[in-house]
Amino acid sequence: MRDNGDGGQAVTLKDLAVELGIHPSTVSRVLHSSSEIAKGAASAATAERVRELARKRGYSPDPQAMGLRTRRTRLLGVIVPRLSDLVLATMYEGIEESAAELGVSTFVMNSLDDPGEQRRKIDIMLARRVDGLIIGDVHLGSSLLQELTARKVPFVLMNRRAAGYPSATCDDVLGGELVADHLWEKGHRKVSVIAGEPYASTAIDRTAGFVARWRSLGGDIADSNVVWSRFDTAGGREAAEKILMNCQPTALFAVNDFAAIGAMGALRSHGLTVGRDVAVVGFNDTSLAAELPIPLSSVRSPMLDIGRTAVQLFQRVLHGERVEAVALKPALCVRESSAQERP
Amino acid sequence: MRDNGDGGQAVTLKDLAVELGIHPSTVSRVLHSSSEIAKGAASAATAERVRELARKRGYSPDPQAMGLRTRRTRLLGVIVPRLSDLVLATMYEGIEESAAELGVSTFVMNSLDDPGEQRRKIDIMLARRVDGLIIGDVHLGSSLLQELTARKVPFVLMNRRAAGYPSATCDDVLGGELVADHLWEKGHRKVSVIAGEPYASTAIDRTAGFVARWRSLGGDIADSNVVWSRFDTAGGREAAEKILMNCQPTALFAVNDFAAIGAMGALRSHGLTVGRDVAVVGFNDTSLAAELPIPLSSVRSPMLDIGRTAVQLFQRVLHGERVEAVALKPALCVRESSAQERP
DNA sequence: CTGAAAGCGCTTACAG
DNA sequence: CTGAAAGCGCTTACAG
Repeated sequence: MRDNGDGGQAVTLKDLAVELGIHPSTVSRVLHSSSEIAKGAASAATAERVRELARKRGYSPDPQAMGLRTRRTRLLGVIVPRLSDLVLATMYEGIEESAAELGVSTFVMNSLDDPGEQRRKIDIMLARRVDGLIIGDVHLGSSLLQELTARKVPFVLMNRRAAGYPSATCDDVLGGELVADHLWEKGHRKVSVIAGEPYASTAIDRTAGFVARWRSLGGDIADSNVVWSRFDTAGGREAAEKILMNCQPTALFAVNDFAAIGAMGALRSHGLTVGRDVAVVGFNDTSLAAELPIPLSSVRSPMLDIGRTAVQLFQRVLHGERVEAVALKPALCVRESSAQERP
Repeated sequence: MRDNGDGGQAVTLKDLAVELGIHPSTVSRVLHSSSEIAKGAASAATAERVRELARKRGYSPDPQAMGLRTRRTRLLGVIVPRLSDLVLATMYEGIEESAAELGVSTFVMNSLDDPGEQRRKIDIMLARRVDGLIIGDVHLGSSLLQELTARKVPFVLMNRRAAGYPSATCDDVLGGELVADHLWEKGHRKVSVIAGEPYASTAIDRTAGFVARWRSLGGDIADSNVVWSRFDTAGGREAAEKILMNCQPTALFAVNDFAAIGAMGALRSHGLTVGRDVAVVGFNDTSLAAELPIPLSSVRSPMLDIGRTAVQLFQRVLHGERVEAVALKPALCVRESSAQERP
């Protein structure tokens, strides 16, 4: 931990100036001229003395004052459905890492996927004067993004995308296709999808990718075999129950690992053995998937990279660049829950 | 979302003053006098006009400017091992909720339980001029807390405690005792503990509570039956392997649900059925425990409340009060993994 | 009851 | 190359 000399007040620009017998503005200029060469800011000698003392005193500029002057806070607001969702927490780790490298600090808030809460949290962040937002919980068809654009708030989307806006996501369509290919190859012909929340692009794209590929392979899948659900374990369980009431598929694709785990529980309750009687594939490859009693096949999405990418994109948006949507490639991890060949 | 009139600059105190034809300081005074009565700040009439216009224009004070003037940022730094740990993420939800009510914004950062990273993240937060810290990753025997005290940085501990410092934690000793009582009653006599990281008070207290109670019940437990481990699934698996090489206990207490899940995997690999051959109990009752194929018994710790309490304690520390350690009561949830009576 | 001034810690044209 | 001034948006004694 850096010690700034005494245990109390931080040292200011003026303190340094006084000690050096020069004007504060000179100190400021030096500290801002890029590293070694103090081009035009001060003489090489002065610059050296300033930097030396700043280091010695552990000077760190007051962000409040800087922000007030420059109207840039280097604060970034991040809004997610909830941080206790492993997927979002991991993306946030990527954000934190990238932002820290840029000297940007991040606020995260949970919206619980509630539209009112989304607006409330965004208001709090704007009241804090963040330079912009990373939005991880956008709902399809919401007018929120248009409003933000009208208010000239810089932002990028993460995790979920929306047409026409910059975003960092997993290539969810591709993810769904990978699962379709895999199950088809294993010989499955009767499949169902636990599709997630219909307001989330992740759910829609994964499902659409799967269904389209399945049909192009010559497979058959009725709309009634696609069941929308919550993303959590309980949601997955309920969806699986609903599916089992209609028919008994040989394979289940859940667009989220937690939903998949819930589905596994339901199958077990029906006396079915996952991997033998029914194959199950999840999505995200959260750290748990591989560690379950019956290890879960899952599409690995590059969560950390999605977070990092969101920060990079945001910087470009802030600089006024035109930024498009970035979709990072996923990969399928096959495990016991779906490894078995269908006779 | 509140709209502040135009899509660009926020409205300032001066804007309001100009529009009302009064001095900015009067506006400021009114806006600070507690709600209805503007005692001494301005006439009732003026106060009313000010508040009315402030509302109409969607005025929100600039926190940068306020912070600069008052030397209080209403920013709170939170440091956790990692947010992708469900336990810490949930505590953070409690923090966010309580802090928002107080108009305080929070930064969270991950230290990954690395001492160097802890200091680095704390430095970043102090450079941001947070009013203080909530520390969720304190290591026993670290000198960090003494240094922070010397620097007069207000802070409270959360999740893990340290003697002599204010903290909000689960009553981990009690949690361990509850497990000992439960396993003893079920007729177990040969037990092992997957104890977690020895630098974390959570691990130490849960283990100590269990062992002390076990012995006071007349039970026998050798030190070699207490295996320290990482908190994650892989750590639990390794610890269980180590235990099974020595002996075969009839029950396993893991101080963390993830470690418990890893242990369940190891037992399964050895052909043992959890709940029938070996009982397993975890800690924290994360949302997964109840949803596992074999539902996991676990000590429910009040994670949300721990987060909320940490914020309350912090406020009191900030006001200069003397604050002690608060330990919230846990409760044991018995499930299939340990429900069976030992013959 | 209200105004006027000073100042929090910084940056940034503008002179010289 | 360096100084001096103005100002970002607020608060807070101090007058009157």
